[in-house]
Amino acid sequence: MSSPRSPNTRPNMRSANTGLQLDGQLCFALYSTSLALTRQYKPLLEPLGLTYPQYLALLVLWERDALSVSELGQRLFLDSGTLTPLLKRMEAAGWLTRTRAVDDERRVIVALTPAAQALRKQAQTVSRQLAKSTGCSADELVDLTRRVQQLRSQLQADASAH
Amino acid sequence: MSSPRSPNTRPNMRSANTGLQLDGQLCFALYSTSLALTRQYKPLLEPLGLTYPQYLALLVLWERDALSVSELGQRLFLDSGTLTPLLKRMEAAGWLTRTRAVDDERRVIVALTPAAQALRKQAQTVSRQLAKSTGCSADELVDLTRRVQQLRSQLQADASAH
DNA sequence: GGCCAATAAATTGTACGCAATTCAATATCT
DNA sequence: AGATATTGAATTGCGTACAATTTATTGGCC
Repeated sequence: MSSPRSPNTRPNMRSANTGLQLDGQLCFALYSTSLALTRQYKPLLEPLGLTYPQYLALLVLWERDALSVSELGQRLFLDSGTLTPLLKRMEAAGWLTRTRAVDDERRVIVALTPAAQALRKQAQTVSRQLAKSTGCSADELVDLTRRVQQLRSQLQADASAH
Repeated sequence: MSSPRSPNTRPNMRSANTGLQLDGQLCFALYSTSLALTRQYKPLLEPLGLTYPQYLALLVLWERDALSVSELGQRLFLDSGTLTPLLKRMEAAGWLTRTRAVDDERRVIVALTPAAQALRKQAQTVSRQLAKSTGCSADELVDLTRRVQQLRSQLQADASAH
Protein backbone atom coordinates (compact mmCIF):
# COMPACT_ATOMS: atom_id res chain seq x y z
CA MET A 1 0.00 0.00 0.00
CA SER A 2 1.85 3.02 -1.24
CA SER A 3 0.84 6.35 0.17
CA PRO A 4 -0.52 8.76 -2.42
CA ARG A 5 1.76 11.51 -1.25
CA SER A 6 4.61 12.26 -3.55
CA PRO A 7 8.03 11.93 -1.97
CA ASN A 8 9.24 15.23 -3.32
CA THR A 9 9.41 17.24 -0.14
CA ARG A 10 12.82 18.63 -0.95
CA PRO A 11 13.80 21.75 1.07
CA ASN A 12 13.56 24.21 -1.79
CA MET A 13 13.87 24.41 -5.52
CA ARG A 14 17.37 25.80 -5.72
CA SER A 15 18.42 22.86 -7.86
CA ALA A 16 15.82 23.70 -10.50
CA ASN A 17 18.45 25.65 -12.37
CA THR A 18 18.51 23.24 -15.25
CA GLY A 19 14.80 23.66 -15.83
CA LEU A 20 14.48 19.91 -16.07
CA GLN A 21 13.02 18.90 -12.73
CA LEU A 22 9.78 17.09 -13.24
CA ASP A 23 8.18 18.67 -10.21
CA GLY A 24 8.92 22.16 -11.39
CA GLN A 25 7.33 21.72 -14.79
CA LEU A 26 4.01 23.41 -15.35
CA CYS A 27 3.50 21.11 -18.32
CA PHE A 28 3.67 18.00 -16.19
CA ALA A 29 1.51 19.54 -13.48
CA LEU A 30 -1.21 20.24 -16.04
CA TYR A 31 -0.81 16.85 -17.69
CA SER A 32 -1.02 14.83 -14.49
CA THR A 33 -3.76 16.97 -12.97
CA SER A 34 -5.86 16.70 -16.09
CA LEU A 35 -5.54 12.92 -15.97
CA ALA A 36 -6.40 12.96 -12.26
CA LEU A 37 -9.55 14.91 -13.05
CA THR A 38 -10.59 12.43 -15.71
CA ARG A 39 -10.10 9.63 -13.18
CA GLN A 40 -12.26 11.55 -10.71
CA TYR A 41 -15.01 11.93 -13.28
CA LYS A 42 -14.95 8.29 -14.26
CA PRO A 43 -16.94 6.75 -11.38
CA LEU A 44 -19.48 9.58 -11.64
CA LEU A 45 -19.98 9.22 -15.38
CA GLU A 46 -19.80 5.44 -15.60
CA PRO A 47 -23.34 4.89 -14.25
CA LEU A 48 -24.55 7.22 -16.99
CA GLY A 49 -22.64 5.27 -19.62
CA LEU A 50 -20.46 8.23 -20.57
CA THR A 51 -16.74 8.86 -20.88
CA TYR A 52 -15.27 12.23 -19.98
CA PRO A 53 -14.73 13.44 -23.57
CA GLN A 54 -18.28 12.34 -24.38
CA TYR A 55 -19.50 14.35 -21.40
CA LEU A 56 -17.64 17.38 -22.74
CA ALA A 57 -19.39 16.97 -26.09
CA LEU A 58 -22.72 16.94 -24.26
CA LEU A 59 -21.79 20.12 -22.39
CA VAL A 60 -21.30 21.87 -25.72
CA LEU A 61 -24.50 20.52 -27.25
CA TRP A 62 -26.58 21.35 -24.18
CA GLU A 63 -25.50 24.95 -24.64
CA ARG A 64 -26.21 24.93 -28.36
CA ASP A 65 -27.70 21.96 -30.15
CA ALA A 66 -27.39 20.91 -33.79
CA LEU A 67 -23.77 21.81 -34.46
CA SER A 68 -21.62 20.44 -37.25
CA VAL A 69 -18.68 18.21 -36.43
CA SER A 70 -16.19 20.99 -37.09
CA GLU A 71 -18.13 23.53 -35.00
CA LEU A 72 -18.13 21.06 -32.14
CA GLY A 73 -14.44 20.52 -32.74
CA GLN A 74 -13.74 24.24 -32.51
CA ARG A 75 -15.39 24.41 -29.11
CA LEU A 76 -13.56 21.33 -27.83
CA PHE A 77 -10.24 21.91 -29.61
CA LEU A 78 -10.53 18.47 -31.22
CA ASP A 79 -10.56 17.40 -34.85
CA SER A 80 -12.67 14.99 -36.88
CA GLY A 81 -10.15 12.22 -36.39
CA THR A 82 -11.04 12.22 -32.72
CA LEU A 83 -14.66 13.27 -32.92
CA THR A 84 -15.99 11.03 -35.69
CA PRO A 85 -15.48 7.75 -33.83
CA LEU A 86 -16.54 9.34 -30.53
CA LEU A 87 -19.76 10.64 -32.04
CA LYS A 88 -20.46 7.31 -33.69
CA ARG A 89 -20.24 5.64 -30.30
CA MET A 90 -22.55 8.25 -28.80
CA GLU A 91 -24.96 7.74 -31.67
CA ALA A 92 -24.90 3.98 -31.09
CA ALA A 93 -25.59 4.64 -27.40
CA GLY A 94 -28.64 6.71 -28.32
CA TRP A 95 -27.41 10.14 -27.16
CA LEU A 96 -27.43 11.88 -30.54
CA THR A 97 -28.10 11.71 -34.26
CA ARG A 98 -25.69 12.48 -37.10
CA THR A 99 -27.29 13.69 -40.31
CA ARG A 100 -25.89 15.32 -43.43
CA ALA A 101 -26.95 18.96 -43.78
CA VAL A 102 -29.41 19.40 -46.65
CA ASP A 103 -27.91 22.67 -47.85
CA ASP A 104 -24.32 21.36 -47.76
CA GLU A 105 -23.88 17.63 -47.83
CA ARG A 106 -20.29 17.86 -46.67
CA ARG A 107 -21.39 18.94 -43.22
CA VAL A 108 -22.69 16.47 -40.64
CA ILE A 109 -25.08 17.91 -38.08
CA VAL A 110 -24.97 16.49 -34.59
CA ALA A 111 -28.22 16.78 -32.63
CA LEU A 112 -29.15 15.52 -29.19
CA THR A 113 -31.87 12.95 -28.61
CA PRO A 114 -34.51 13.43 -25.89
CA ALA A 115 -32.52 10.95 -23.80
CA ALA A 116 -29.52 13.28 -23.83
CA GLN A 117 -31.69 16.31 -23.09
CA ALA A 118 -33.13 14.49 -20.11
CA LEU A 119 -29.65 13.84 -18.80
CA ARG A 120 -28.88 17.49 -18.29
CA LYS A 121 -30.10 17.75 -14.72
CA GLN A 122 -28.12 14.73 -13.56
CA ALA A 123 -25.03 16.22 -15.08
CA GLN A 124 -25.33 19.25 -12.84
CA THR A 125 -24.89 16.93 -9.89
CA VAL A 126 -21.76 15.52 -11.46
CA SER A 127 -20.29 18.99 -11.95
CA ARG A 128 -21.04 19.99 -8.40
CA GLN A 129 -19.51 16.83 -6.97
CA LEU A 130 -16.35 17.47 -8.92
CA ALA A 131 -16.15 21.03 -7.73
CA LYS A 132 -16.38 19.70 -4.20
CA SER A 133 -13.55 17.23 -4.82
CA THR A 134 -11.25 20.07 -5.74
CA GLY A 135 -11.58 21.53 -2.27
CA CYS A 136 -11.42 24.99 -3.80
CA SER A 137 -13.72 27.90 -3.16
CA ALA A 138 -15.82 29.20 -6.03
CA ASP A 139 -13.54 32.23 -6.34
CA GLU A 140 -10.46 30.06 -6.49
CA LEU A 141 -12.03 27.89 -9.18
CA VAL A 142 -12.93 30.90 -11.29
CA ASP A 143 -9.50 32.44 -10.93
CA LEU A 144 -7.59 29.28 -11.67
CA THR A 145 -9.81 28.53 -14.65
CA ARG A 146 -9.20 31.97 -16.09
CA ARG A 147 -5.45 31.65 -15.72
CA VAL A 148 -5.35 28.25 -17.35
CA GLN A 149 -7.55 29.51 -20.21
CA GLN A 150 -5.22 32.45 -20.59
CA LEU A 151 -2.32 30.05 -20.91
CA ARG A 152 -4.16 28.04 -23.56
CA SER A 153 -4.83 31.19 -25.58
CA GLN A 154 -1.19 32.15 -25.35
CA LEU A 155 -0.07 28.74 -26.54
CA GLN A 156 -2.44 28.80 -29.47
CA ALA A 157 -1.33 32.26 -30.46
CA ASP A 158 2.28 31.13 -30.29
CA ALA A 159 1.51 27.99 -32.29
CA SER A 160 -0.26 29.83 -35.10
CA ALA A 161 2.66 32.25 -35.34
CA HIS A 162 4.76 29.44 -36.81
CA MET B 1 -20.21 40.96 -23.04
CA SER B 2 -19.36 41.81 -19.45
CA SER B 3 -22.10 42.61 -17.01
CA PRO B 4 -22.38 46.11 -15.51
CA ARG B 5 -21.08 44.68 -12.25
CA SER B 6 -17.39 44.48 -11.58
CA PRO B 7 -16.34 41.44 -13.57
CA ASN B 8 -13.03 40.53 -12.00
CA THR B 9 -13.65 39.90 -8.34
CA ARG B 10 -17.03 38.21 -8.29
CA PRO B 11 -17.94 34.93 -9.89
CA ASN B 12 -20.42 35.51 -12.64
CA MET B 13 -23.89 34.52 -11.46
CA ARG B 14 -25.16 34.28 -15.00
CA SER B 15 -23.08 31.19 -15.72
CA ALA B 16 -22.93 29.88 -12.18
CA ASN B 17 -26.61 29.03 -12.24
CA THR B 18 -26.39 25.76 -14.08
CA GLY B 19 -22.77 25.00 -13.44
CA LEU B 20 -22.71 23.45 -16.89
CA GLN B 21 -21.10 26.06 -19.13
CA LEU B 22 -18.13 24.56 -20.88
CA ASP B 23 -16.13 27.74 -20.64
CA GLY B 24 -16.57 27.96 -16.91
CA GLN B 25 -15.30 24.49 -16.21
CA LEU B 26 -11.88 24.22 -14.69
CA CYS B 27 -11.85 20.59 -15.76
CA PHE B 28 -12.19 21.45 -19.41
CA ALA B 29 -9.67 24.27 -19.14
CA LEU B 30 -7.10 21.85 -17.76
CA TYR B 31 -7.99 19.17 -20.26
CA SER B 32 -7.76 21.39 -23.33
CA THR B 33 -4.70 23.26 -22.11
CA SER B 34 -2.88 20.04 -21.36
CA LEU B 35 -3.59 18.83 -24.89
CA ALA B 36 -2.46 22.18 -26.28
CA LEU B 37 0.82 21.83 -24.41
CA THR B 38 1.38 18.36 -25.81
CA ARG B 39 0.80 19.75 -29.31
CA GLN B 40 3.29 22.49 -28.60
CA TYR B 41 5.88 19.96 -27.49
CA LYS B 42 5.38 17.75 -30.51
CA PRO B 43 7.39 19.66 -33.15
CA LEU B 44 10.19 20.16 -30.62
CA LEU B 45 10.37 16.50 -29.61
CA GLU B 46 9.76 14.98 -33.03
CA PRO B 47 13.30 15.65 -34.30
CA LEU B 48 14.56 13.81 -31.23
CA GLY B 49 12.25 10.88 -31.93
CA LEU B 50 10.35 11.29 -28.66
CA THR B 51 6.72 11.64 -27.68
CA TYR B 52 5.68 13.83 -24.77
CA PRO B 53 5.03 10.98 -22.30
CA GLN B 54 8.37 9.47 -23.29
CA TYR B 55 10.01 12.82 -22.61
CA LEU B 56 8.40 12.87 -19.17
CA ALA B 57 9.85 9.42 -18.45
CA LEU B 58 13.28 10.74 -19.40
CA LEU B 59 12.83 13.72 -17.06
CA VAL B 60 12.31 11.30 -14.18
CA LEU B 61 15.21 9.07 -15.13
CA TRP B 62 17.58 11.99 -15.64
CA GLU B 63 16.88 12.94 -12.05
CA ARG B 64 17.32 9.42 -10.77
CA ASP B 65 18.34 6.53 -12.98
CA ALA B 66 17.65 2.82 -12.60
CA LEU B 67 14.12 2.91 -11.25
CA SER B 68 11.63 0.06 -11.33
CA VAL B 69 8.52 0.35 -13.47
CA SER B 70 6.32 0.99 -10.46
CA GLU B 71 8.67 3.63 -9.02
CA LEU B 72 8.60 5.40 -12.35
CA GLY B 73 4.84 5.06 -12.34
CA GLN B 74 4.57 6.67 -8.92
CA ARG B 75 6.46 9.71 -10.12
CA LEU B 76 4.41 10.01 -13.33
CA PHE B 77 1.05 8.91 -11.88
CA LEU B 78 0.85 6.16 -14.50
CA ASP B 79 0.50 2.40 -14.18
CA SER B 80 2.18 -0.56 -15.84
CA GLY B 81 -0.59 -0.83 -18.42
CA THR B 82 0.57 2.50 -19.80
CA LEU B 83 4.26 2.29 -19.02
CA THR B 84 5.13 -1.22 -20.19
CA PRO B 85 4.41 -0.61 -23.89
CA LEU B 86 5.87 2.91 -23.70
CA LEU B 87 9.09 1.60 -22.17
CA LYS B 88 9.29 -1.18 -24.73
CA ARG B 89 9.15 1.39 -27.50
CA MET B 90 11.83 3.46 -25.80
CA GLU B 91 13.95 0.36 -25.41
CA ALA B 92 13.52 -0.45 -29.09
CA ALA B 93 14.55 3.14 -29.90
CA GLY B 94 17.72 2.70 -27.86
CA TRP B 95 16.96 5.13 -25.03
CA LEU B 96 16.93 2.61 -22.18
CA THR B 97 17.31 -0.99 -21.02
CA ARG B 98 14.80 -3.08 -19.09
CA THR B 99 16.29 -5.82 -16.91
CA ARG B 100 14.83 -7.95 -14.17
CA ALA B 101 16.25 -7.10 -10.74
CA VAL B 102 18.53 -9.86 -9.46
CA ASP B 103 17.30 -9.65 -5.86
CA ASP B 104 13.61 -9.66 -6.84
CA GLU B 105 12.80 -10.99 -10.25
CA ARG B 106 9.34 -9.47 -10.21
CA ARG B 107 10.80 -5.99 -10.54
CA VAL B 108 12.01 -4.61 -13.86
CA ILE B 109 14.73 -1.98 -13.65
CA VAL B 110 14.71 0.76 -16.22
CA ALA B 111 18.10 2.33 -16.92
CA LEU B 112 19.12 4.97 -19.42
CA THR B 113 21.60 4.30 -22.21
CA PRO B 114 24.46 6.70 -22.97
CA ALA B 115 22.37 7.98 -25.88
CA ALA B 116 19.65 9.09 -23.48
CA GLN B 117 22.20 10.62 -21.11
CA ALA B 118 23.65 12.58 -24.00
CA LEU B 119 20.21 13.95 -24.82
CA ARG B 120 19.90 15.80 -21.56
CA LYS B 121 21.38 19.07 -22.72
CA GLN B 122 19.18 19.29 -25.80
CA ALA B 123 16.15 18.73 -23.62
CA GLN B 124 16.96 21.88 -21.65
CA THR B 125 16.48 23.83 -24.84
CA VAL B 126 13.10 22.20 -25.34
CA SER B 127 11.99 23.14 -21.84
CA ARG B 128 13.11 26.71 -22.27
CA GLN B 129 11.36 27.07 -25.60
CA LEU B 130 8.15 25.83 -24.07
CA ALA B 131 8.43 28.24 -21.17
CA LYS B 132 8.77 31.01 -23.73
CA SER B 133 5.65 29.85 -25.59
CA THR B 134 3.61 30.27 -22.43
CA GLY B 135 4.35 33.98 -22.39
CA CYS B 136 4.46 33.81 -18.60
CA SER B 137 7.10 35.20 -16.29
CA ALA B 138 9.12 32.78 -14.20
CA ASP B 139 7.17 33.81 -11.11
CA GLU B 140 3.86 33.24 -12.82
CA LEU B 141 4.99 29.81 -13.97
CA VAL B 142 6.06 28.83 -10.47
CA ASP B 143 2.86 30.09 -8.91
CA LEU B 144 0.55 28.48 -11.44
CA THR B 145 2.46 25.22 -11.21
CA ARG B 146 2.10 25.17 -7.44
CA ARG B 147 -1.62 25.81 -7.59
CA VAL B 148 -2.21 23.09 -10.14
CA GLN B 149 -0.10 20.66 -8.10
CA GLN B 150 -2.13 21.61 -5.05
CA LEU B 151 -5.29 20.78 -6.95
CA ARG B 152 -3.86 17.42 -7.98
CA SER B 153 -3.01 16.57 -4.37
CA GLN B 154 -6.50 17.53 -3.29
CA LEU B 155 -8.07 15.32 -5.94
CA GLN B 156 -5.91 12.37 -4.97
CA ALA B 157 -6.72 12.82 -1.31
CA ASP B 158 -10.41 12.96 -2.17
CA ALA B 159 -10.14 9.89 -4.39
CA SER B 160 -8.37 7.76 -1.80
CA ALA B 161 -11.02 8.72 0.76
CA HIS B 162 -13.53 6.57 -1.13
C1' DG C 1 -20.66 23.09 -68.82
C1' DG C 2 -15.88 21.57 -67.51
C1' DC C 3 -11.83 22.19 -64.66
C1' DC C 4 -9.77 22.97 -60.33
C1' DA C 5 -8.89 24.53 -55.74
C1' DA C 6 -10.99 24.45 -51.28
C1' DT C 7 -13.70 22.42 -47.68
C1' DA C 8 -15.82 18.83 -44.35
C1' DA C 9 -15.76 14.22 -42.71
C1' DA C 10 -14.11 9.90 -42.62
C1' DT C 11 -10.34 6.73 -42.60
C1' DT C 12 -5.71 4.88 -41.42
C1' DG C 13 -1.97 4.13 -38.43
C1' DT C 14 0.54 5.10 -34.15
C1' DA C 15 0.74 6.06 -29.24
C1' DC C 16 -1.14 6.72 -25.15
C1' DG C 17 -4.39 5.96 -20.51
C1' DC C 18 -6.62 2.76 -17.80
C1' DA C 19 -9.64 -1.01 -15.89
C1' DA C 20 -9.43 -5.79 -15.53
C1' DT C 21 -7.12 -9.95 -15.88
C1' DT C 22 -3.16 -13.00 -16.02
C1' DC C 23 1.36 -14.70 -14.79
C1' DA C 24 5.54 -15.29 -12.30
C1' DA C 25 8.02 -14.49 -8.15
C1' DT C 26 8.11 -13.58 -3.40
C1' DA C 27 6.28 -13.28 1.27
C1' DT C 28 3.50 -15.23 4.96
C1' DC C 29 1.45 -18.52 7.86
C1' DT C 30 1.02 -22.73 10.00
C1' DA D 1 8.23 -27.47 3.99
C1' DG D 2 3.77 -26.65 1.72
C1' DA D 3 -0.43 -24.14 0.89
C1' DT D 4 -1.92 -19.43 0.37
C1' DA D 5 -1.80 -14.55 -0.15
C1' DT D 6 0.51 -10.67 -2.01
C1' DT D 7 3.22 -8.16 -5.17
C1' DG D 8 5.14 -6.32 -9.74
C1' DA D 9 4.78 -6.53 -14.69
C1' DA D 10 2.67 -7.81 -18.60
C1' DT D 11 -1.43 -8.49 -21.30
C1' DT D 12 -6.10 -7.52 -23.15
C1' DG D 13 -9.68 -4.61 -24.63
C1' DC D 14 -11.68 -0.13 -25.19
C1' DG D 15 -11.62 4.81 -25.96
C1' DT D 16 -9.37 8.66 -27.01
C1' DA D 17 -5.72 12.16 -29.61
C1' DC D 18 -3.68 13.34 -33.76
C1' DA D 19 -0.95 13.44 -38.20
C1' DA D 20 -1.65 12.14 -42.76
C1' DT D 21 -4.40 10.55 -46.33
C1' DT D 22 -8.72 9.75 -48.75
C1' DT D 23 -13.41 10.68 -50.30
C1' DA D 24 -17.26 13.45 -51.34
C1' DT D 25 -19.11 17.89 -52.03
C1' DT D 26 -19.04 22.66 -53.06
C1' DG D 27 -17.36 27.13 -54.97
C1' DG D 28 -15.06 29.72 -58.12
C1' DC D 29 -13.11 30.42 -62.75
C1' DC D 30 -12.95 30.37 -67.61
